[in-house]
Amino acid sequence: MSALLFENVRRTVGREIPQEVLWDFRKLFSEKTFDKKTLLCREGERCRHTWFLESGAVYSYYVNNAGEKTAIQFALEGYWTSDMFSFFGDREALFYIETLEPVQALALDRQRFEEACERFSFAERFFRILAQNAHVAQLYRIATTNSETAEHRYLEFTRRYPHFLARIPQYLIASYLGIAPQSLSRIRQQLATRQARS
Amino acid sequence: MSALLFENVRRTVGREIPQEVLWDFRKLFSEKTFDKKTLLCREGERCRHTWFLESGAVYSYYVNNAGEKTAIQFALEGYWTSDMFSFFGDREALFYIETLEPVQALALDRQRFEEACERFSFAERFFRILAQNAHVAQLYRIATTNSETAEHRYLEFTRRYPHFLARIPQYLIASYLGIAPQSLSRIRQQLATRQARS
DNA sequence: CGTCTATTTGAATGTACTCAAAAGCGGTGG
DNA sequence: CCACCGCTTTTGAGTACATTCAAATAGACG
Repeated sequence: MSALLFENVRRTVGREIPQEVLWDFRKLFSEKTFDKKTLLCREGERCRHTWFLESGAVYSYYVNNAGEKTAIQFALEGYWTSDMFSFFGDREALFYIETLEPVQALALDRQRFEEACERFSFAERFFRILAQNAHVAQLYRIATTNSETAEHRYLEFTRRYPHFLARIPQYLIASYLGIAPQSLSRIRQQLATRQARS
Repeated sequence: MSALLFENVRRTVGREIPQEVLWDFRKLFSEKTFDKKTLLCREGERCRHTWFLESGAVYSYYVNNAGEKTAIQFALEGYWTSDMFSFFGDREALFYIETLEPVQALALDRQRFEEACERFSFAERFFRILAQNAHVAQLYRIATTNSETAEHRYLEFTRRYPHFLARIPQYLIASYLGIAPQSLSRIRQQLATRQARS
């Protein structure tokens, strides 16, 4: 049941943690389930939890002044999700987080988060590395969004996140890549015909 | 001399650290100076340090297949800079880092970084919070890049980073915002005439 | 089977780009 | 101190690419 979390910790921290310690760590989380199309977090409200997904899929999105949604990131089982701006800064959330499938998650509130960092030496390190990895991924995304073509970015996306393709609707992937859904459809069409000819 | 670093730590960690502990922490760094237009880090090579800037300015950029540069982030005194992908992952750097002004910096290599995290309980927390803050800032940047107009993004940039405007060339700011330098020039022109009329 | 949502396709529009050149600015050396 | 040179910013004109609007097709779900 918690094997996914334990594996996540082990791989991230890079060393073995005694099973009983992991269980004590695990006890700080509470189990939650969410239906499809449920909001875990709303822009403007406090986001009081960080979630570790045990199953299902969610995505977070930003809504601009004109009311248009932009997909920010996706998460499947084994991923973490939250509005970190709100969770860590105790401020109003910037993003919405919505389930794309029914979700089973382990929820950690801010108090338990701090408790985890104090009680377990591996926890602070674990969350530091998570944040670092996430930051690096975002930097790379910014670099490619601003300098590579939409086609290049789509191919890169399919290469890096093949498991997303099957479970994330295409119009959200288009939004994530910063293009209109029609444009992604046309890019895919071009790729398909080019593929067929060669 | 190290007051900037100490203040940075204090404010980030959110509590006082004894002065002698801060000095022991400080001893892990080595002082470096760099001329203007010096590369601290090259794409494809290992980036073996994280730098804390005591004075001067640097920017990091990405170079795509076509050889075009894209500005990724800027750093002034009081900021940290590195290619985190390379530094933490021990892989080839994705970005270049170049000085825009002569720089005085405190350099921390990977070994000392790990040592700092082991010896000082505040260090792991410090670097976790740094990474989190950086991550949140990038997420917001992605959100606005993909959904707000270039004008909106420029105004937001001037609001959030007024101290950058005086010291970062305009064509780099344009690159950072994901637009051509000519486009930024035109946006500024429009804003100026609109300002004058009202 | 029918409804709702997602994807594809078409045509017209427009925004931001590229290419090109001029003007502005700063630093260096005579 | 001024003249020159290189780099940055501005301005102009034409172009191209992604977008928008619109509608048809395809798929999912009750």
